[in-house]
Amino acid sequence: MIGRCPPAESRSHAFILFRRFPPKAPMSDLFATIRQSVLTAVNAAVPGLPPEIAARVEVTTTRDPAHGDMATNAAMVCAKAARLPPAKLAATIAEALRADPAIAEASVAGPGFVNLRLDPGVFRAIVPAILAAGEAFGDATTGTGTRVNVEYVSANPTGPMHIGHCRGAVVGDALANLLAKAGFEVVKEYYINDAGAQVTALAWAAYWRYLQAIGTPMTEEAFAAAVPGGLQYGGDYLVPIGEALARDHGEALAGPHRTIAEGTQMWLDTVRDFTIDAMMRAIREDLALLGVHPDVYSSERAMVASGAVDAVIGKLHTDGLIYDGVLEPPKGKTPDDWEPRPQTLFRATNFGDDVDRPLRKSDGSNTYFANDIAYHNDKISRKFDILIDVLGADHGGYVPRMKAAVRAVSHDSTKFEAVLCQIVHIVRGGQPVRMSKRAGTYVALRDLLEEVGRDAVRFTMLFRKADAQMEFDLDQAIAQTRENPAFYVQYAHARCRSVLRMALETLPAAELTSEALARVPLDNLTDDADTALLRRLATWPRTVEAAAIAREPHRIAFFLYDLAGDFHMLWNRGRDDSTLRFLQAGKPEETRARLALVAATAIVIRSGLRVMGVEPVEEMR
RNA sequence: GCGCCCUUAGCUCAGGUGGAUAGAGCAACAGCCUUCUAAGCUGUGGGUCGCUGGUUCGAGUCCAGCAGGGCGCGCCA
Repeated sequence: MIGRCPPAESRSHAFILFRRFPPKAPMSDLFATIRQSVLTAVNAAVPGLPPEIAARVEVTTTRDPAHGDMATNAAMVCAKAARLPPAKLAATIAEALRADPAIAEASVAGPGFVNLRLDPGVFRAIVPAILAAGEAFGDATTGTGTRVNVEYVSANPTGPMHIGHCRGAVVGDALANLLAKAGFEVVKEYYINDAGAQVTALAWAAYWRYLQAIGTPMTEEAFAAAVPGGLQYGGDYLVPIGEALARDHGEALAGPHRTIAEGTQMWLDTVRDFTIDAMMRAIREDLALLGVHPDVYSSERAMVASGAVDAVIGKLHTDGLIYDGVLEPPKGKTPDDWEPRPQTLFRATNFGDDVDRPLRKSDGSNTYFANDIAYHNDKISRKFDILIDVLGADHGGYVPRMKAAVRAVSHDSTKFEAVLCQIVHIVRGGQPVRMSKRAGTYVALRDLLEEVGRDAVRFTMLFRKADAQMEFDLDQAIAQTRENPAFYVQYAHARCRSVLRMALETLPAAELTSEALARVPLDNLTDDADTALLRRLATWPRTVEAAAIAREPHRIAFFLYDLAGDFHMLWNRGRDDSTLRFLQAGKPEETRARLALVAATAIVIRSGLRVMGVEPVEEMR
């Protein structure tokens, strides 16, 4: 039904519909393992414990290492069902857990926590597990068997990409990667809004440049006065398109008298097609520079032409969800030109929206919403379980009606979710960098990438919650210091790789493969900094899972920042205490143990950066 | 007027869906560079989590109200 443009550049993966990571390695989440032990103990202490209560049992890290390695709320959660005071139940659970060889110590604390200290070997075992699984370590099965479509960017093809598009592009891309790592079958999709009045205005603007190119210039004012809607896209980027039109068509598009009204229909389609193609090429290039490569491009115009919109409206009509009616004006804010008007309406209120929503404009054409229903219906027909739209926060009011539409069209079989991205304010040295669409001084994505670099752009965009406003400090994004999280994390990876390279000078390569390092005894990893790093590595699988469930890729960025901090800390400890250095002259056994930890750290950093679409660099220059 | 999002250290922001004494970076203060990479490191100070109530063993987190900021509110996308 929908037109899918072939990718501009031939990339093999553009045709891979589903991204999958290798199958999950067994027993990757230490917390899940320990939680099982806790549940076993709880079920023994409280026979017949309802499953919904057991589901609330958590095993978490402790905030304070003095409390042990992990803590569980089991006794407090189950106390009521057990008809026991939390402390007493906790004591019973703790007693049972002491029998577990993985648990070195179990004690009752506070209002009924059970604090657990694990056998040190349990944490160390995370290292060979990582080395064996490689970057697949942390893959989850949360999404196994669930098909997700992530639609993002979806900019109007009316100009090059600018900073306003960037956050959604990066967040959507990373979210899709994250969901894939959590086991979902994911399609990345770009919806080309090439059907509305915007692209007609674009065609007019390109035509203006065309007239200039063939030597019939009109002033901006004269042209704006002569065309419907005025000149909406005055940016220079259309100059080459006007020139290209002139090359291809000579003066044929201008008509004998070269007036605007003359022969409009003749050239409008030609110019529009040509311009949209050129814009989409530019957008794809910009996206590629940002590291974004959608699997599927869907064209709104092709979809409309296919009759899909009328079809879906017909379907809704059959279901009794369409009627002609008159909407009330919004209370407290009646537009000046308000007049009651019968419209074709969709019963969105049947599905939780505030008001029913119009599907046709007064001129009989479809609203954007009508087209979007058809588009989402197309996605539904492609058998997704979940549709996720990554949208700008200014589309927040649009979400309930889209949710209603997806419920209606899919008969509740498909879930619709929206991830909203707030505005990004660009600042330099604390001063805002002003942007104005009218003046054409939007910060172009390409300029931003040139100045800051792809990795720093992506990392910075992901180093905040998507729905929080963000200040993007250009100086900070370029800085080669800890202030710049992209640098800080990449530097940690580069340090890992650097140590491993250097190790090759004293140890045979065969002893430094993942397989060889996975067999090394790790008993000498006893420093607090070692332990902190091991503990952090152990939380990677649950971080992935929780971030995927919450649809929050920024958690990956924060995890990596913390992990890098742990690694740098350990590195720096080697300055004061030479026995903590990774390369120990004359002590190959200890060196290999430390290198195993380093190699595991590098793998997890790489795996996290991969989700974010940031390059794990081998060295810093 | 209504709806959604937001309000956490001087600044920029986390806070894993209700857990223990609320964290990080920057800035400030005090120390530290002959070193596997000082592109820094260690330590200290810094808080009525906007305000007021409520729910319960327990609230930054959930609920209600209020104040302040952002976004949206029929034929824009």
